[in-house]
Amino acid sequence: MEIRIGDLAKRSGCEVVTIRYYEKEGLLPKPARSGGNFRLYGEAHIERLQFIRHCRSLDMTLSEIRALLGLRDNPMQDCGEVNTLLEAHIQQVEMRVSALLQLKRHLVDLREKCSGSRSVEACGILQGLGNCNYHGESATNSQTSG
Amino acid sequence: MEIRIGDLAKRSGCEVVTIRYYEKEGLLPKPARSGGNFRLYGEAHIERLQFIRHCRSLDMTLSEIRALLGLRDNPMQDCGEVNTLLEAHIQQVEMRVSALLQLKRHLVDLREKCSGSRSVEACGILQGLGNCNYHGESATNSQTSG
DNA sequence: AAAATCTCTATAGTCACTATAGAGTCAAGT
DNA sequence: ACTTGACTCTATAGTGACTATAGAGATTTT
Ligand SMILES: [Zn+2]
Ligand SMILES: [Zn+2]
Ligand SMILES: [Zn+2]
Ligand SMILES: [Zn+2]
Repeated sequence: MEIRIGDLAKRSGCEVVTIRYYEKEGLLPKPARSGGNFRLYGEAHIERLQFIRHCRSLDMTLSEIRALLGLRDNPMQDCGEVNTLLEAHIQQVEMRVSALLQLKRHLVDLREKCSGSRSVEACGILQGLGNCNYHGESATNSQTSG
Repeated sequence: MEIRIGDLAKRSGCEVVTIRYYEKEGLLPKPARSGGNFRLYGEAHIERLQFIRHCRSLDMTLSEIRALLGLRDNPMQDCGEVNTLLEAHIQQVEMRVSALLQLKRHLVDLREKCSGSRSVEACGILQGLGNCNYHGESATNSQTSG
């Protein structure tokens, strides 16, 4: 049972170019080729790609996924590392959520400052964006990548 | 009162290169130059950059900020657009938060599946990442950029 | 005068893709 | 046999908001 890249894309819900990208990044092994140089995939590829896409839907980076795949490829190891990685990822998600919630409180607070349709000059939102009392001193950023 | 780019960076809590980047992107106007071709900034630049950094700390994109600056530069307009933009941004943040919370439930659920130190092969986490019962059919992605 | 610090421009890299160009392959219809 | 269309191939550039680097020039400190 050999399928081409387009079918694999349909089965895994990801784009053809993305599959080629994963191959280039070493997440998917290089598949066999047809006479006309088309990639030919089998069951193992399908399953591996679904694993990758599932991890991606959980916001894992390709580097995290690479680590998980590496563990999966050596089934005799202790699974402690899997737990460690998952735990670290959960914490990252938690941190991002609390950062976003804090930021949202700030935004909602700003929204209150405009009491209706006035001139931009007098708008409390723009003023609030200019000089803010939320942060201790000046507006330094506390940005984390999403 | 004219300061150089390094001082502006300190005052605004952002990197020198970032200031030059904002200039290239048209968010900051081109400043005057010294005899030795150094950028010289005044009060208006400082305030504008603080505005930008504040917006960035609220996760606004440069394109959103550009729009706000455009409004700010025409103070006679009605401020309705400011409200619209802020509202849309709040909704984006809310969507991102709920997506992350759902994803976190999924991750926590996965964490339960490993009952301790075993072989990778038998680990419930890796198995759970392979075939999942969370999603209706197969693991399609529901990604939003963060 | 020399050394250290700051600034300049230009270019490439990050991440996980997305988009495009131009050529080759294959199955179906005429 | 020929054309059409759908699919695939490689290679390259673009996205967003920066970060990192190289090599040169300006200014300040010692
Ligand atoms: Zn207003
Ligand atoms: Zn603030
Ligand atoms: Zn386990
Ligand atoms: Zn799942």
